[in-house]
Amino acid sequence: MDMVKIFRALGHEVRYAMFMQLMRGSGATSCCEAIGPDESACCVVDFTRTVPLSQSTISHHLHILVEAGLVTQERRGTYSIYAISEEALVALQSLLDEAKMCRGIGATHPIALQSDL
Amino acid sequence: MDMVKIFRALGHEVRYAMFMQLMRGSGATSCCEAIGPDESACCVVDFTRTVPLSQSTISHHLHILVEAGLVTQERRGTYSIYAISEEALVALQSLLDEAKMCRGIGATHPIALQSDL
DNA sequence: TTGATTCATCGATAGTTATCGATGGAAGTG
DNA sequence: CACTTCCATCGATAACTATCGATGAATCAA
Repeated sequence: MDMVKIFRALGHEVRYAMFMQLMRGSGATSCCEAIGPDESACCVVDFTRTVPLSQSTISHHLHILVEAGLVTQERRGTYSIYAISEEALVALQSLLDEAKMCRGIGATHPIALQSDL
Repeated sequence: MDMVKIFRALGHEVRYAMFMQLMRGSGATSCCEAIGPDESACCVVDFTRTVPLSQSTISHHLHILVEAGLVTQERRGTYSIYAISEEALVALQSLLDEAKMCRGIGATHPIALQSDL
């Protein structure tokens, strides 16, 4: 997991918004009949209805999210189905845990810092 | 806390590396006598010894980290002391917790107690 | 087959960011 | 005071990114 790639992908208003849209899980409101109502996924057309950008630009941003490992892509007929990749969430959590360890926060009692001897 | 700003700040190899250097806490190895050995902080000169860029560029990147709220800055004599801001770590954890709620994932690490910090 | 829909890719351009060297301010030293 | 060190800011340029419209591939429907 390339952390910088992940951060760069989320460091854009539109991509962050699309990531959040997927997070909220828009299966029920999707225009795509290939997506179940319980499913947390979107097709490109779904995004064209919430993002005020051209379809080609939206596809471009989705590609960047996929490349970063934040989002998965799957073909269903003519549709491209995008969904959150849990792998990236785990990677982010690992980084934060490491941060907390270094900073000595997050536990009931502060953990000793490496230079705290 | 502007999440996009935070991600954009960390979405650069150099800034990510500098953030990590602060996270590891380089007080003991700092060239700056104004930084205690137990302290988790760096001055600009410390970064010029690990980052292969000009001093002006390094100052620029530090400014972006400060602007994002990821890092704090403090003057001590002629030195500018930079350190991790815990506020940003809290914001990141909140986002991840929200994500986990949406996705129905539990805390996977012992330190990640949902709303600690 | 013809036509419609979904979507990725290409080429061009506008906009943003990274980088440097130069400069000067601020603060400590002799 | 003069001198040095630390560092932020400025102006310029190179490098990268976002955006669009056009195009065509793939799939499905009539």
